[in-house]
Amino acid sequence: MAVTSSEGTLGSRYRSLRELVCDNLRDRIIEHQLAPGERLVERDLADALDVSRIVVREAIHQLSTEGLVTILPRRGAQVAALDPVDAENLFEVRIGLESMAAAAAAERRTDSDLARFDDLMEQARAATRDGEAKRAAYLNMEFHQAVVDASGNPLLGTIFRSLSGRALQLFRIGQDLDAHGLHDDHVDLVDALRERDADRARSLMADHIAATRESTVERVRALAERR
Amino acid sequence: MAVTSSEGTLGSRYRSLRELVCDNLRDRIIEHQLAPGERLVERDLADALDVSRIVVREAIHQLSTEGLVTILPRRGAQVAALDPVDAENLFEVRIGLESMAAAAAAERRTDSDLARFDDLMEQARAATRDGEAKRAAYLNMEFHQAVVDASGNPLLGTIFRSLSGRALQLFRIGQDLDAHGLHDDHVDLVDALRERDADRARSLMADHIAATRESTVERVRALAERR
DNA sequence: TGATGGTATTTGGTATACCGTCGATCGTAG
DNA sequence: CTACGATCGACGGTATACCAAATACCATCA
Repeated sequence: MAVTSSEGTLGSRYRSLRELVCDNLRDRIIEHQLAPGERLVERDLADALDVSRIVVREAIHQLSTEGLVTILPRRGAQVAALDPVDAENLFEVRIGLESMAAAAAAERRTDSDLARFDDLMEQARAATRDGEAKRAAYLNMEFHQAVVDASGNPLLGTIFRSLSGRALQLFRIGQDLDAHGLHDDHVDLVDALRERDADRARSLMADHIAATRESTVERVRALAERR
Repeated sequence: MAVTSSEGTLGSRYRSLRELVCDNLRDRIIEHQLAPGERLVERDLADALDVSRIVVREAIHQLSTEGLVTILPRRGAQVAALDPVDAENLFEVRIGLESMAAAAAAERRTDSDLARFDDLMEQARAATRDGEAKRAAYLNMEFHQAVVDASGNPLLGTIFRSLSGRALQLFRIGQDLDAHGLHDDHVDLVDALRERDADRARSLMADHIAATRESTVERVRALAERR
């Protein structure tokens, strides 16, 4: 079982089987290949992925802490439902968390952070231009992750990471949200970060997330009612 | 193996072995019976607790997501170190998260929330008076949890819960911090919540946590240097 | 003294089996 | 035809045993 990622960083970039399975399931949930509400049967997944039940179990538990999977005691796991209220709550938390992170990042960001922001923005713009909606969504989320990481508080990064799966699942519902407005927001935000303007970074981040909230929650609501 | 808790809530309040082991380890880590840096050997714990290795494994992974345990790939797990910087980061996140929650709670709290706040405050005061430092610490944390829960955003509650173990571990280092000042802060906060004053609740919460931060981080630093 | 090689320990992962619970189905009684 | 109850199968929760790989420790040798 080859686990050799092309990542050339020192030492072998080891990922445990659990993480690999976790990534696999997460990706399929985000892409709605595993539909909300769908049951995740340990034995079936273990057979399909050719790993042991234990590994699948651990992956499912991990995903449940990310909110992508709901576990009903003694009855198994299912893909988390797409509930408009949950979506609202997620955005509320993101606004609080990320605007705090943006303010901190404005004060603590390094020049290489700035370079990373620019790089991710440019890649996202290219992906949007080329109609690669999935790649664009992931890159935009990576941009947010980069800003949070630049806050200098690793705990913030960890928490955000555990939320980003759910956020991506929401973004990947319909087609692309207004990717251009998104890009412009990011440009402004990076400008504030570059000038170390903490207050502006904070409010830009809050407004930016609030803006995407509206359309996203609306689409979740539409999907929920169509059912 | 009797798992019948006396909890009379509808349906049996089922706790899996994994959760029981998790609780056991968490408690011992918080109380420093398992010292920071101490190795957690799966087989030993499994034997000691009379459960299988699998269960211990899952519990350890769970605790690592709470930050109470550090996992080194292929080398096992150890109780998380007490690092002053980590402590700072934890408090920074708590300030952001809980002041946001306090503001929301001011707007959404119910009367029964208020009753619960009063109850927990009173119990904590009694515990402090009786010199039950451990009980007081847990009750104070439960008070914070109650405020976060009253925000009406379950996601905030989940995130806070995953942080509270680490926070308790920090609080249980030396002796009691200034429990009376703590109590007074809580009284003021509840007053703001009662009057639905979101801004006051937010800033009171932020100040309150910032106040406990100083002394706590200081003690962690002292402990780290003594080593 | 320092490098080297071997050995013991421990994790990561697998296979397998058992039990208890839950949900669904089906049959029977009213 | 509905309602209730017994049965059964599916699946999660747990235990045990085992293997492979990697680390840490220790002893030996140059």
